[in-house]
Amino acid sequence: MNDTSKEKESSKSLNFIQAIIEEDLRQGKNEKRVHTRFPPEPNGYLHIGHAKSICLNFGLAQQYGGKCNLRFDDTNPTKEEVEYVDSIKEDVHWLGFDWEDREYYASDYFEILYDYAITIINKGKAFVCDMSAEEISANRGTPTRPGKESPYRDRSIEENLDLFRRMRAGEFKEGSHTLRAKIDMSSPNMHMRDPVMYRIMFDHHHRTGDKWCIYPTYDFAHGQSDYIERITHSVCTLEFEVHRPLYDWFLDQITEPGSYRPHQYEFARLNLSYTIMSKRKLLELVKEKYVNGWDDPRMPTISGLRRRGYTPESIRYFADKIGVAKRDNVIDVALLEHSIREDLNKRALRRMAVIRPVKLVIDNYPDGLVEYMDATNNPEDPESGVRKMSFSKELYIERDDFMEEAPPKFFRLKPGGEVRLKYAYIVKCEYIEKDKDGNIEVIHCSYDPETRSGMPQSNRKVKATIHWLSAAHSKLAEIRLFDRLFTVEIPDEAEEGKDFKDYLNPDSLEVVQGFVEDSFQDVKALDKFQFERLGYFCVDPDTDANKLILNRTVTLKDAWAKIERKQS
RNA sequence: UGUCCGAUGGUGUAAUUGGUAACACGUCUGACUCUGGAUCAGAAGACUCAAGGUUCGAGCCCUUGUCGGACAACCA
Repeated sequence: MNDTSKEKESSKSLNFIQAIIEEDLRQGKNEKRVHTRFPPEPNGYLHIGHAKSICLNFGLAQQYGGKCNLRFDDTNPTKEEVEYVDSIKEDVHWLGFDWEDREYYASDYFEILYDYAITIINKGKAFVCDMSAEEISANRGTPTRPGKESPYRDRSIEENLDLFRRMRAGEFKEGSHTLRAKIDMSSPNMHMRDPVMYRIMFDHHHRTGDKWCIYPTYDFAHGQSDYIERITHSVCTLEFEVHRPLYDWFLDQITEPGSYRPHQYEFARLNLSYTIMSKRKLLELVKEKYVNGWDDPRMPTISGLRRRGYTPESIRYFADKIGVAKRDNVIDVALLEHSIREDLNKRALRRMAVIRPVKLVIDNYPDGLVEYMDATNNPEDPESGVRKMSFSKELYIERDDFMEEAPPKFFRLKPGGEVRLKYAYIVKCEYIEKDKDGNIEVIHCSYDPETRSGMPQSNRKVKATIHWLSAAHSKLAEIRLFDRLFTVEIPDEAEEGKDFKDYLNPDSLEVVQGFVEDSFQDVKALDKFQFERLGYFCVDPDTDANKLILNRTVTLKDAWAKIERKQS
């Protein structure tokens, strides 16, 4: 980083959370510690929205010399699985963040949480309720109408203690009892209407096994976990805003006034145009096979983006660009695409590939001759050097690079026209050969031997330069062309009688057989390249010795495509 | 008819004790180019939700309203 960009970095305006932290630091709060946490529930794969939160939480810790914990919020055994724990750890690491030895689980705190509950019962501020879920719900009231107090609300402390102990001991049926906080059934905030703290569930927990049959709810676990871990700034998304009074209420019960306590701050979750972010809906796409798993390159999951060819750097750059605020937002996918182009342009090696091949024969080129052309590996990186590309009489070029009846703005190959074959010769289209259905089979050209790249005569101006492959020296590859998963900007806003699945893009995946340079010998999964004039591609992990599979991450910006779009 | 939160170009985010709207993406020109890429130069685009008020001065403060979002799992 040079001086000016460093300056830019330090003078960059603060987001509202940074402003709060700096103010806290100024006032010497929390012994000037900054300690955050990323608290996923292991019930699904992480997506780009989580990446925003990860970059925020770990980024804040980094920026202020603090720490960030990874904490699994695993208080509901019915939904949580180790598979998800593993994928989450992999994804956070891949994004470039390290929680060191601070890998925590809310379930590690079950015993402490139980003791906190006892404390609150002893204060007369919690009670065991015998109502069913339906009854509790029916008595909760509505946002505008107060709820009714439970008939069990005034049990004695001794009785509550005894009942709660027996709940833990497994004496009661699932759903028959809960432990509830005694707050205020007429509170305008629904979450303060005697919320449930513990429920009975005879499920096997992915970590504690069958040790427990009562589990704390999110509200009774989260703030206390923050407290146990000595978190200073507990950053979460906006939907938890209404939970904050409850978060503070529970902490009031277990902390001394004026002593350390964590604080919750909420920011707006990320929404991306042409995609969905709800875990539930993503799970639906996976389960109902609309996509090929959580890591399908069309998914906004971290694993999907990784397989698509996104880099951690590009995602961190993206997270930085979108900012952090409290208003609802929909980020243009174009910004995500810009982020990966920005990164890969500097780093990706250039290669030639032909996705929709058509044969081009240079009639006046000697039969059997093979020349080796110098091709630059990356014009943005002088260190990257050159490679040799085999050139011969029979080539493949892109079908789109030829038009029989070309509009004036089409600069590429047309009958009687000339075009530069990159790193090779200028060729002229003499005539075309079609099959009986009128499809072009072969484009016959002549070449000018004086125009080979680097020769004195080679700087003759032609309107366009196209990419090519020597037919005899190319390698077959399966190429997967991805497009946005949905056809509308906000699939969640479905019209009457439709749901988000009605807006799935039928053309989100196109598989074609194309060719790549024969230099593709020992590539490995997720290696990234720019195919000249086409876009950025990466090697799909399904690639094996007999089959090379390439995923298109994103196209290059395409001025011609834009002109075409306007004309149609 | 409740409580809480929010409202700044097409999109997102800024504007540090009130001083006259900035940056990024996108869009559009042009230059350059053996990638219609990249790069470079430039342009258009916001009377800051509305109406009042305080003030010499308001995107920032106050009042009222409008619109949008969240909240009625023993989910997180």
